[in-house]
Amino acid sequence: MRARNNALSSNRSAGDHTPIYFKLQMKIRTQIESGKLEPGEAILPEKKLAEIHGVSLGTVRTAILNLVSEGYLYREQGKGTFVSGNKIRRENLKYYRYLSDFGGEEVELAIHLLSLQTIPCSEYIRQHLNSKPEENIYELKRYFTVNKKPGIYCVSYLPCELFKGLDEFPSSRFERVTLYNAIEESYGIPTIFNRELISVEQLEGDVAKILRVSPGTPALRMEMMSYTYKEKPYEYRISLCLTDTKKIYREF
Amino acid sequence: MRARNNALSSNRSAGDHTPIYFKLQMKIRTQIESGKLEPGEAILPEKKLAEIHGVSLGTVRTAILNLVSEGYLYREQGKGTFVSGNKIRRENLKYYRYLSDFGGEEVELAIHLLSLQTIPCSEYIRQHLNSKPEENIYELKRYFTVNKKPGIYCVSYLPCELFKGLDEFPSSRFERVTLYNAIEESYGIPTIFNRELISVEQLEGDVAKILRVSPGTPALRMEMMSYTYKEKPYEYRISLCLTDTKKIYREF
DNA sequence: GCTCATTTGTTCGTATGTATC
DNA sequence: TGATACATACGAACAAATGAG
Repeated sequence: MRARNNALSSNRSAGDHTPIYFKLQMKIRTQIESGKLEPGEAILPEKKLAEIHGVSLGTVRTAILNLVSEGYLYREQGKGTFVSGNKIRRENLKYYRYLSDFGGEEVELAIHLLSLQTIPCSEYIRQHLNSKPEENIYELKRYFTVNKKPGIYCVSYLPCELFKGLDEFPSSRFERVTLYNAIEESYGIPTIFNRELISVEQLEGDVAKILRVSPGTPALRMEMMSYTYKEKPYEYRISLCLTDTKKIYREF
Repeated sequence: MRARNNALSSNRSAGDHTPIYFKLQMKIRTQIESGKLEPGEAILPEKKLAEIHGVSLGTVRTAILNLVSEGYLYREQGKGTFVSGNKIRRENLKYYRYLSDFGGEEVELAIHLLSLQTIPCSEYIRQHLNSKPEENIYELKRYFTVNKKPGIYCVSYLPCELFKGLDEFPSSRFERVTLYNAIEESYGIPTIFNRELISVEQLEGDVAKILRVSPGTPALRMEMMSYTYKEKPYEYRISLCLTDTKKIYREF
């Protein structure tokens, strides 16, 4: 005999018309978001979930398949169903690239660390990151070389509470992998969506020096907010890009 | 007795391990792409499809649900399953907007037609639109005012064969609706995906005059390719945007 | 290399609920 | 009110991939 009238299938008669598969879906999603289920970890097999919750295999399947299409899970036949990290999600998400034209050649991008420090952040940045006044912020400055020549200057703001110990990483780490990979590997924070503002800015002072152009050179300015579960912002980034030879490419 | 061993379920024994739902999915997709099924039109109900193809309801359901998540179809309970036009697809797709900051106020955008003519197009544009030398191209020039002030200059290239009679539209039409809406309403061409290149350009000549800035003013240059079914390009567009007060906003 | 248990993938069938016209 | 169509849920069977022994 299987268990009936449990948390998922109860209340159906009492006017609760939420589908069972949806309740299960949300239950698993919450476990992932709370960190109870970690990226890479296998969830219970369909059969077990069906037994435990006292529902049919098909219902479990619907819940899981929905979470797969939302990017929370991925499945491998014969192996199991696993919690997605960024790597999986990112297959759907379109990266930026740096090209000279549609279908142009790929360039060699290299990352260079300029500085990483904890700062008492401004009200403006605090508002963007939705953080409290007493919370500190990491300020990460980097620049990217494009075919050995400086092309992008980039400042990221990250809440300290989300990225504890980020400043203890060896600096080489920031130059070997993208920030997204570092964030995924070390903190398991997946990117759900981004918002961006694009404009044109004339470079001045240090930025112009680092990118080796004369002051007043116009550049592409991209402000980007990255959000994880529950619309929580985890990064505010400002990138300044030279686009005289290469352009920013994206698909969507 | 239902029909068995038909086009979909045959060949299973002969080493064809393509799932039945996938064959049906492709069959419907082809009908949409070929125009046999038009946007807005209802497809046959699940039950009929199951009968006709001699498969179970669940199999039909899988095929349809996949096409829904791919954007080809949308469903309405109690009404039916319909072929998507742009409007439906676009609910998922993120539009560009023009804002002063994240969460800033919406602006008033107005479209103004500058010219629409058939041109013997250059090799460069022909390559982008994947068109043959003998095919003509429409060149559509417009500019957008942002809160009454000129902000965006925009040139679109569209293959004449895809948009027959575009030049016979009243010019007011191009000023009332977006190009996407006009294209959808009149030609039923859905946008599957876009590619873009972003860079910075200094405005000169006519463009500077139309946007009422002095020559040499830096502006955002966005080149965009729009593709419909089977990766067929249907528009190549170059937009030049002033971003001194407002910025280009997008979610993804 | 083979067998076997496990797990997901596909397909079938059926029943009932809910929305639309 | 009834007919139609999609939505949810159940159960069952077999196929295909994986990994352990």
